[in-house]
Amino acid sequence: MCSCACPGLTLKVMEYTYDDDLEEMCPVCGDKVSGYHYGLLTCESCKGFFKRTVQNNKRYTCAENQECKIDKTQRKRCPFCRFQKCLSVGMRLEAVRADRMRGGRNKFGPMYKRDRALKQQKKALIRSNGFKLESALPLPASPLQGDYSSLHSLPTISKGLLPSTPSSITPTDYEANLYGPSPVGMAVQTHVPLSAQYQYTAFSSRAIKAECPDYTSSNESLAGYPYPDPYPSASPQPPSLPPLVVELLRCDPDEVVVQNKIVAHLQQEQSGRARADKASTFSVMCRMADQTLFSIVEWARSCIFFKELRVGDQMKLLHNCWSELLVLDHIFRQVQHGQEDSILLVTGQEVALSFILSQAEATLSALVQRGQELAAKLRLLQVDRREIACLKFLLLFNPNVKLLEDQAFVEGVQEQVNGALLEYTLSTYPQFQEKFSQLVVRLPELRTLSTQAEDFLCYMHLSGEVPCNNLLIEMLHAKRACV
DNA sequence: GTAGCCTTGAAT
DNA sequence: ATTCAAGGCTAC
Repeated sequence: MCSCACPGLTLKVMEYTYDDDLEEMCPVCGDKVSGYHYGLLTCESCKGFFKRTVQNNKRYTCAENQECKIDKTQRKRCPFCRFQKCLSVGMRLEAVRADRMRGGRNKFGPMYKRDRALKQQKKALIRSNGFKLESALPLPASPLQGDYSSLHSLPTISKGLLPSTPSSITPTDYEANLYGPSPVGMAVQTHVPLSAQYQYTAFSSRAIKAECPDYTSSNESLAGYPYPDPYPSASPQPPSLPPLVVELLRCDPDEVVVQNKIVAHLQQEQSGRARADKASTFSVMCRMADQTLFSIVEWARSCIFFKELRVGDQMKLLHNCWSELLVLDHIFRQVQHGQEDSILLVTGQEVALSFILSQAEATLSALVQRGQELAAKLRLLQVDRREIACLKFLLLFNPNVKLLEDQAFVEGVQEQVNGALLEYTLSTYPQFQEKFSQLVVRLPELRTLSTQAEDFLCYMHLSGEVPCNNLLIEMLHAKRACV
């Protein structure tokens, strides 16, 4: 039985989820918000940009790696990435009117109203709850807004992590209840922010679709409404992302937020330690992996599809794939890092590969090297974050996991995500037809690697080298007990 | 092409 | 009558 002991997991992970705080900032570029536009609060310029792009059926390409940072000063530089970001933060194509009718209201009206109400509640909550925050918070860029990719800006390579790290980790969970029942406890079900986008209800073949606008009364609306493919030339924009891909991407937490959180946690652990008592490098790595695992579990729990599952199934799926997700996380970080001769840690620290290989014992060195090889392959494939988002779901929703209550659902998700990934790769990289299969064949390699890593961890654990109270170990036991 | 300001008009 | 998110206009 697998209903085994995972008390740490069940409790700790439920504590809170990230959330945006009161934003005055455009989620796309950080400029000042001018109102609700196309589904959410954005600035005037991104509103205009989104409108022009959709109305004129614009096609952009990215000169870089489709990961350009979009902020107020640089937003003009790469329209491709800007538009991607518009979509990924939730701007709605359907809100751009095909008939160009002016004025009036659309069906998003009530949604905006609800959102406003929620924001009010949130403010009230903070006012009543938050004295300790107000004084203590240097207010870092808020989690959701904080930009995408200033990954390399954090800690430098110093022994103890910096003292000056902006504490973007609020010790509270005041934001937790904003959009629904409190996440404390098992039954978290609703988290329906503005982005309650799509209705993935049934999994019958084509469950995923953009919702149809219901401009029922207006007669002009017959013109060309249902958006996806407005004008004669059907093919949408920067190869329009499959909605599911957009949705999966939206589940990804901001890297910087995760990084800050982990850094802060490790710092705290460190400071709680007697100063003579120096932790071994290996145990620091374990703690780091442990914290990463926490954020992965947290990610999963807030993910579309996953949160629909019963907790029992959630556990089974996570027990099955935690190490794979951890390894993938590590590997994709190396892909983005782009340096073959060093490793980028989740904390933002960079460690020379030669140093690791000289310090670590043979097994670990081999693992690290295999990780580097896999990273190199993925780099060669130019895997992007959307594809990684899909791969994570493919790992998580593994239909081979036994004794699931809702096997069919898991299979359905697997199938849908596979389809979305295929569609995405074909439309975004039409010159590279085999990209999908090239990506998917990496999964077994990844699994092998993660199994080896688990074995190694198990071995280290038995030798007493792994810190206790470790989620890694909990997962390890759970998995071995189940399978 | 961008972005600030203007006009429009259904919903309230 | 008022609101406010859509589209339009236009100097840059």
